[in-house]
Amino acid sequence: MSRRRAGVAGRSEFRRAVSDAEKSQRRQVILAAAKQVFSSGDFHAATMADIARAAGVSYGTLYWYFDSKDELFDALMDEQEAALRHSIDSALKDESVTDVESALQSSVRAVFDFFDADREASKLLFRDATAISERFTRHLLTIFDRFLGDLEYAVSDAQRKGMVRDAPPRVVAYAAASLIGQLAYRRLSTDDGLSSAEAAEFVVSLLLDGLRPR
Amino acid sequence: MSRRRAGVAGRSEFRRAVSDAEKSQRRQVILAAAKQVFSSGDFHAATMADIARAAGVSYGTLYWYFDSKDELFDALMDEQEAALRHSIDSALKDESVTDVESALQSSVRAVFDFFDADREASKLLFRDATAISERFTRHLLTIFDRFLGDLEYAVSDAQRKGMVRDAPPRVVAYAAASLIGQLAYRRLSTDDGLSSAEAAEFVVSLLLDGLRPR
Amino acid sequence: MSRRRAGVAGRSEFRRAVSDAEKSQRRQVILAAAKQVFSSGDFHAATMADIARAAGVSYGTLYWYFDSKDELFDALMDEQEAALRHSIDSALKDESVTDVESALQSSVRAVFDFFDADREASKLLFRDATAISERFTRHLLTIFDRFLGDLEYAVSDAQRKGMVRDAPPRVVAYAAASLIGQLAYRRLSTDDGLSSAEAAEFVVSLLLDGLRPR
Amino acid sequence: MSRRRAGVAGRSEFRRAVSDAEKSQRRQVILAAAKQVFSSGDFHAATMADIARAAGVSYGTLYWYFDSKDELFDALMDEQEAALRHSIDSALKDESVTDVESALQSSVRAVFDFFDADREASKLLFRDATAISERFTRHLLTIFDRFLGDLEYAVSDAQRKGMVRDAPPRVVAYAAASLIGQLAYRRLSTDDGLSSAEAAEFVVSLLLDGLRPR
DNA sequence: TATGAATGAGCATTCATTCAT
DNA sequence: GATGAATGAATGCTCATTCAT
Repeated sequence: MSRRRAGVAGRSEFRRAVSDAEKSQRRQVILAAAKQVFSSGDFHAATMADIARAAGVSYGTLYWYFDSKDELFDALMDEQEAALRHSIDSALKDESVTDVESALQSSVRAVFDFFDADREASKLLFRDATAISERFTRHLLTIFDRFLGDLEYAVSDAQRKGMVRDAPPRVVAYAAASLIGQLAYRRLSTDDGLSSAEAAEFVVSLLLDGLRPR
Repeated sequence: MSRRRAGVAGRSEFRRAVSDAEKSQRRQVILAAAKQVFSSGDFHAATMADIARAAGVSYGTLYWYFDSKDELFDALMDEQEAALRHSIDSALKDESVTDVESALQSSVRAVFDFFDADREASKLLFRDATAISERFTRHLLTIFDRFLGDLEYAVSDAQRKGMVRDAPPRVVAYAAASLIGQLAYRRLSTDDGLSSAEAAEFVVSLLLDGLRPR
Repeated sequence: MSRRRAGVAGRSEFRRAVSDAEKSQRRQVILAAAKQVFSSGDFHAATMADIARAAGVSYGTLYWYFDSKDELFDALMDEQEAALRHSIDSALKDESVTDVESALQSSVRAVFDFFDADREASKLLFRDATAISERFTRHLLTIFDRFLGDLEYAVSDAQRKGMVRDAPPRVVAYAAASLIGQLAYRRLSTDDGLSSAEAAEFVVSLLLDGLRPR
Repeated sequence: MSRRRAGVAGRSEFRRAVSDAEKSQRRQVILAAAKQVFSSGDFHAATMADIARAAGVSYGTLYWYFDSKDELFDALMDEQEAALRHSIDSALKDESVTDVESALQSSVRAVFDFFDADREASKLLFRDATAISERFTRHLLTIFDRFLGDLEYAVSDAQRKGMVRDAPPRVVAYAAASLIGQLAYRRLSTDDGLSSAEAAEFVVSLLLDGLRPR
């Protein structure tokens, strides 16, 4: 955000009726409205008119901030990804994270917490974007792939440390990501009676030790 | 509701311009065309005109066999589910299936084989229907739920036999279904170098014994 | 109706699976179905499929008996007109008809009775046909004009006999026809508590003596 | 419901791409075009494309001003009714109206003049709306009923004043309305050689004194 | 004769995007 | 910067009519 507003009043930018801060804020308002509209129904059902109405701006204004519906959707998705990443990163910085297993558990719990707290986000990342069009499928896959890359790296690392048995790291990472994602999604519609910590523990124990009784 | 009801019930059917076999066959042609069109893009992108063109029939003919785009899509989804079920059921009747573990492995392999052989089906069952509309999301969930129910039953059974440790059967079933489904879907876009048998073995070993080296 | 059926059985018309009488009867069945369908809703809402269904025949059969929907409608209208005419003619042959006034009264009553007894007919003649298309409007006007001609002749005659004051006969006839027709139509939706005879008497007294108290 | 509600209520209206006057004017242009198109054919024959073309606006613009074809038609009918009412009300305010008889005569003449001057209006009010659909039939009947109510009130009043003999006021009103309406309509297609004043006089004399010579 | 499957032009409506003000 | 009126291509669905069997 620019600080130019802090400068001398009456500067030469008199042609700009709205400050950068206000612009940025309005952009956020639109994104928030879009998030709400997109997440309640399918992508096609959400019209630009709906979004404008929800945001309290006119049709035309939408196009001042975003070049198209596609771009608006892309921006929204990027924002959600960043928020999820931020959640996970924060969790990993916690002092309770001491080894691979506790790191995995913290991450999974962060994912669960994130979607528990923001159901709209989950609809966007899990449901709406999945089949809307080639374009959004690709965007979603890109996001998923980035997480997958991180996980794959972590799996390889764990294998080096002897915590995970020998298996193609990418397949393992994919399996883990699927499990975590689907269960996070499931939490939204079904109440297992499990807290996010308990659910995370289950996932980790399933991944590490399987279902067979010892 | 089909238009065919327009015919006169109770009237003799001593003559018919087109035999039942021909009608049924043409219905299949339309479904096949719809499958192809729906699976290469989302529900909205697939127009009735596209489907008619792909099927080599006229626009109106579509509406002789199906009352609406929705109904056509529903019929298609039902057909795909039935085919997948048939695959799994056949696999379970194989003589090599002797216990819970081999049953699980055979089923998973059947799923992998099914989608390996029919990529369009996978797009329909995994991708397209998910975000189309409330209605189709519900249809898809119903299908998924049916498989889930079967799996849950199997899990409970395995728990009784001491093959699976104590855990909420439905959550376990959901985890297993997610894993199997997502990996089946992944096979289509990525070549792991794993045969369906090898992949199935990996899934089963992951589910039963986890990733931790013994 | 042809009498050929009365001839020797086994005649050379063996290619005709259905006798003339049966054909004629089926035609009537179709017309009756069309009458019902047309009179319950507007012309455009009534589809050929509806009529076929109501008649218990197939689409194609309709076109065996009538060349088009328009022609079917025309035939139906002609039939209704003939029936109404027949009613009036019968009434005029009654022995109670002795002069112009009693003739008028009998006619009006016949009209009222006709529509009282056949509400579907009234919908066809008064409502449905009125605005369907240029074509049907013209047909309707033709029918109305024929009645108008008869009335005009009667008015002129009455004027010659000194029963009706001097005024353009056609305008008078039109006024009378409008009054009779509209009141006949009104009887269908509103119950005045007037019998057809009483209502006819009111119309005649209004036409002849007006509303002003003597 | 109009799309205009899509705008943001409560937001300042300090600027407007198009003035209210321009909007209102364009709405009138569309209504005028619709009147012309609807009155030259039935409701179904008049397509939105026809109306757009006649109005010189694009297809979508129609929907900016009216939410549907139905709503457009309703608005048109309401406008016509208001105009006719205005005509009659003006006539009744004329100083030549001194008693019931002159009031009746002025009203009838106003009706004749109105339709003489606007043949499209007459087609809408007398013909087109009648058979379009349940919905429009109802709209038309409502309009007719309002006039009927006014007339009935006038008839009762005249009866109290001894100007009209004893008879059910509603039936009398219906008869009068029918006569006036039908003759107004007739004037459009046939030239009697009667001015609106002469025709009105005939109608009033017929209604009050009947056809029988004194 | 009768059937009903097949045809395809035609219609109301939606909605992303543009642009004059 | 902001507005909202205007645009018009695109879509699902209907239905009178034809015709092979």
